[in-house]
Amino acid sequence: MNPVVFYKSLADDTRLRSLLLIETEAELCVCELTHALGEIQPKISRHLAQLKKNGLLVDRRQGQWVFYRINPNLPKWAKQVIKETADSSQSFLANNLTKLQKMGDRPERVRACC
Amino acid sequence: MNPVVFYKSLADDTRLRSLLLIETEAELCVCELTHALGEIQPKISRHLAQLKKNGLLVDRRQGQWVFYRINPNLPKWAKQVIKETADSSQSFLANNLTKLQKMGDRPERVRACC
DNA sequence: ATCATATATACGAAATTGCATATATATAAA
DNA sequence: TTTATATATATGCAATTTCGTATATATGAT
Repeated sequence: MNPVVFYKSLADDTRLRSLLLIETEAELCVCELTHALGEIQPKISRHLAQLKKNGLLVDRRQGQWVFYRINPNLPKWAKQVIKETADSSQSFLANNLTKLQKMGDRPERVRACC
Repeated sequence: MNPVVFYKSLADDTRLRSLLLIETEAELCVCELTHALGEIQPKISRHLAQLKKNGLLVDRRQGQWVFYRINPNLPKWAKQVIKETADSSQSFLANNLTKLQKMGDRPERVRACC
């Protein structure tokens, strides 16, 4: 993981909030992030695609939904940077987390296997 | 420290290398960074000014030289992110550190006080 | 005072990034 | 098969960022 590519990925409000919310919630789908951030869907999808292309996220499809989570194969330093930032950014994320909790009809998670 | 401002500061090759070299070496002046990165002086100065304006660096003048170091008042998470990245980026910085070591006539540090 | 070295900044041009809109694709339900 | 929901992507434009050059400022030496 090239550190410039990594930090360019975090250098945008929409991308950073999405990444930190995913870190906090383990897994989120596009519609949940759209709701939590109050942004239109193509904007969220575009930024998630960039985070995936740059190796920070992986996705899985479950029916109509696509769930994103942190790439488990990220180097340790990158994982720690994300975790450290998320742990210290609860005020930065407060509004987004509130909107997420108030969201109705969130899709149910089904385990990937077994 | 707004995390978006913080990560925008790291999202450029020149700025990230400068910051990580300063973290590694404790303190560096503009001419040392210019040498280590092989970039022209106005480019280095411009990026250091941005890192200072955004709160990541502080500077002190010593005669003709200006030395930059990590802002000691950064929040803990930001300091840890910088340290974690520097500790894991020695291959990313290898060429720059080599050039720095080969540089002749580096200015002597004088302690700030006492 | 003059000159040399180190650093900072202003400026317009070039490159990159982000955006909204429109549209395409994929899945599920009827 | 038609319709609805969720997501992805293409496109042209707007905004932001970065750059090289020129120049200004600050310090020290002569």
